[in-house]
Amino acid sequence: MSIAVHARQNLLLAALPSGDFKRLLPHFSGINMGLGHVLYESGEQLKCLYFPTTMIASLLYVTENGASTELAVAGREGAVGIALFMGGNTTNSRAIVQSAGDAICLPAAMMENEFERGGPLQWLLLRYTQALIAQMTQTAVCNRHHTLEQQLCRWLLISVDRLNSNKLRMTQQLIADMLGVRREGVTEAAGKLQAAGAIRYSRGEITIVDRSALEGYVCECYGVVNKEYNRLLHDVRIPRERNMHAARDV
Amino acid sequence: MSIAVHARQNLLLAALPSGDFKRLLPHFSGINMGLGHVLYESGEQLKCLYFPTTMIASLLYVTENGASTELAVAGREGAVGIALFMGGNTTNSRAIVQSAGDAICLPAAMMENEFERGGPLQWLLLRYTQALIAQMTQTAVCNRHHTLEQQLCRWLLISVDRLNSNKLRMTQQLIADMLGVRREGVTEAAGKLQAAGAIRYSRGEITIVDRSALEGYVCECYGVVNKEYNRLLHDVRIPRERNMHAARDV
DNA sequence: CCGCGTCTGTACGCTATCGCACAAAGGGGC
DNA sequence: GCCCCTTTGTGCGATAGCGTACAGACGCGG
Repeated sequence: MSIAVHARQNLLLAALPSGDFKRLLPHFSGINMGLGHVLYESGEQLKCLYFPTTMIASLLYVTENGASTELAVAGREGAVGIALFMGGNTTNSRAIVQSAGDAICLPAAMMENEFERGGPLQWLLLRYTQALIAQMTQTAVCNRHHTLEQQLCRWLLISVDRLNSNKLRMTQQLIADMLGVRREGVTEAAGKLQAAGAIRYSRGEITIVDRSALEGYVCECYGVVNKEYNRLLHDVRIPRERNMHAARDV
Repeated sequence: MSIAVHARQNLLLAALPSGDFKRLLPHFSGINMGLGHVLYESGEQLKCLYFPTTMIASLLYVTENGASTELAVAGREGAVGIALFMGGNTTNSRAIVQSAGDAICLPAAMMENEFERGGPLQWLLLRYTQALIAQMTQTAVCNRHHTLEQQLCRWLLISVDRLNSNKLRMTQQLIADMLGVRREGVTEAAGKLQAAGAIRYSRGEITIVDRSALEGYVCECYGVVNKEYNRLLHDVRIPRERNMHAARDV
């Protein structure tokens, strides 16, 4: 697959007018990353902005005593490393690969140049950032008010939404680390969901067998975030008249 | 007090080079807002960007069943209504006045124009947004892992940091709503802090009598966010050589 | 200075989650 | 086919925070 075709699998890049896309194209490189690969570490200077195509990344915060919390998830609808264009160049969080796959990497210098043009890429990235903020704040709300089972449903739905498959490769221990809860808690909640026929899993592979059942158990947070993503990004292919034109061909 | 002097009390506006500041000045209006005043409602089109000077605002999310969660606090170090320049024009959250005082209001149209120039204001606002994201994500972490007492300490410290006084006008019920916990829980935690000699309060007025004691009880979240604010905004007065010069006089 | 509304304190049972300990079940490598 | 390591299941007691109920304390308005 050509890198151009590969890059267009990312929804933000797919929304770029062809002029902008062509200008960036020579600077793209495709990379494949396995589960657990660290995209960037807390406090580390970011080297490039990642545009996931088939992989999913998880943004995590790890406390002093080693407990972790997932802040947000990013897949092909977005980008990883927003601190690059927000001006901070680094964050407190860590980004790791939650589901193995490919991504496009755009080096920091090139990205900053393009961002400062003030054109479509800037506009897309800022909108995406607002959507990401919505996801992060909803994580805060969910952590405060909702049960482990609800949060597990949310997590599962968010994850499968970013995959083509209905199977997740993920042990309960890893899920627990993401949610910042005990592994046993996940076992229990997952057991209920399995008993209810919503999911099925065995040794690191979870299958969503009844998606609508999950949607029945999930808290409002899932829907709220989804709605916000749709509102902010549904028109990424038909952006502001002013300076953007939809263009898929390259 | 002239509006120029008033506006410079906000740290972001204070960091603007005088050329940019002068261009914006005619569009500023000062407003005074009492406790509980709603700056914007969830889903509402924002009309202007607020730059608090003496007031403090609280960003809240309210769930379907009425439970609330504070996502972040903004005072004179920042701005309220970031969705305006991020491209969404509205958010899921609500912003209310947590401590009465003044703010500068910059109408949406003018703000967008200025932002799209790509100059100092854009740069400042994006950096501030990243700091705000750090605060929001730390709220998520704190909600997950830390005790009510730690969170109360964090909340108190964050609040007094944004005031000149060591007194907060705030009932325990309101604090409970902010933190998204029971009022009784706040009573209990506050009781402990009072017994420890850290705070004193009576009927809606809390006095921080021993700040360092509070800092002893607070979780890491407070320090982490503070550090990030300092890193991202300490140099707001000595910004990028490229296009900004420090200028306080007007 | 009396009364009522607001604010704060306290008590008790309940539930979700934690922390820990250990058992059972797969599955890959030899 | 057997072994061992990873993954999942289960069963405790402990605890933080919830829901509810009610009592005391303060202070403002009449």
